[in-house]
Amino acid sequence: MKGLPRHKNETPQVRGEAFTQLVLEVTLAQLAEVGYERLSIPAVAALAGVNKTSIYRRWPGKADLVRDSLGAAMSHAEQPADTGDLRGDLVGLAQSVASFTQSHAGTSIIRILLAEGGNPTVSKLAQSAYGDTSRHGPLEVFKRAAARACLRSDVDPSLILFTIAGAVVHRVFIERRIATQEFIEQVVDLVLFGASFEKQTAEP
Amino acid sequence: MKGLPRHKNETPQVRGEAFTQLVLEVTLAQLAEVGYERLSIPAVAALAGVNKTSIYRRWPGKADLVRDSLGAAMSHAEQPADTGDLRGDLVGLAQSVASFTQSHAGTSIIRILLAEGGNPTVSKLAQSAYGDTSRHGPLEVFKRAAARACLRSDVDPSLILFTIAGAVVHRVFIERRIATQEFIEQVVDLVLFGASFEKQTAEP
DNA sequence: ATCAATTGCAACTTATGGTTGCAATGAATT
DNA sequence: AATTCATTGCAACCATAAGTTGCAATTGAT
Repeated sequence: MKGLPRHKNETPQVRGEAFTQLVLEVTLAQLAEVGYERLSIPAVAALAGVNKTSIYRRWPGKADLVRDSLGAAMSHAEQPADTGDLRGDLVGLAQSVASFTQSHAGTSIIRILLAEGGNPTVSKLAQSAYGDTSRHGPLEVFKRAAARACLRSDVDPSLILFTIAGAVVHRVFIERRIATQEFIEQVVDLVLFGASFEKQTAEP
Repeated sequence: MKGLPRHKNETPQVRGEAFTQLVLEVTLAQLAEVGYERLSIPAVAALAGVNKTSIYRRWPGKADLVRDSLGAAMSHAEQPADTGDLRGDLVGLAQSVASFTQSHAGTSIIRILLAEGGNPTVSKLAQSAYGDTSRHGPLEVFKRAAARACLRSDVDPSLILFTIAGAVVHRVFIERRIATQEFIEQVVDLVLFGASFEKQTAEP
């Protein structure tokens, strides 16, 4: 049998731009939940209440769909603020790293970077997306700090940034704990003032 | 046609314990190379020059094979040494973290932890394996340091450890660069002495 | 009301993971 | 040396899921 007419129209079809947005949204969520490898277009279609054929018609393959999905998500990136002192700036920076890491887009990108080293296409995109996020604001923060001369000149700024980011990633992905405000401040203080005894306390 | 006798025996069959070891080895390598999701038993069989049926007869499924593979690999873990001072100990610790992170077993375990949060069986094993590695030596290091009173008492030792580990993981998996000796020492110095200006230099 | 574009649908193809029955191998035992 | 028997190899098969195709149905625009 083929195409018997519907009894009554329940809800109108999603099509056009709304269709695209819906699919990209569901893709991002799935990406964060099951990772790139286990992401399947038929599954996305089912979750979006959409037919898989339509998805295949818009995006040639999984990589393209993921690319667009991550690309769209990266538009809504937030920028860390200027709080006046280095510690405040770094805390803000760490917070933005943490919120990114724990967002759908961040989870997906980091997962891809860590797990899908193989696929060059997706890996490249993820790397650039992550790179963008981790280079926009930070530069300013360290420039300001350097101008105020409160940063050791023999320490590479990117090392500071990456160490903080690494601590957050470790916390979220390996320990599987939430990156709380307390944790973030502890990390920043550790990186700023060190763990060794020969220094003053971290309190402002 | 079925079972025409071999012309001449090229190389003898691998069987018994040797078979097991070979398969576990190839599995570990594959695990590190393509990750858990893309790991396929037929592929392992082909790479090992072995028939997939034989693998299926020994291990019920992929998870079991991976479990044994990781389990066998974890036996050869190394312990960081006692160098006398905290910085030396931490460098040694960071080195062991780095070499673990860059080993086949470490790569695989971290990948599983990061990407395969789903599978509870494998995830649990990976977590415990990682936990073991990151808790044996470290405790001693920090006990010694505390005894020598060269460590701030308000800093959580595990935070120090995890921050170092996080930096290494970030370096290896996200930046995709090698964790060189220079990098390791920079991280340790950063965590020990801090990046802020109010303190003395890190030189011994 | 008609038309063109878009989506839905169902059937098909293909690739791959996993299973099964039986032949071949090889090491131990006699 | 011959026999035995657990282990491995092999080929054919099954099941599942990704991806494709042709056509009907829907929707918004003219």
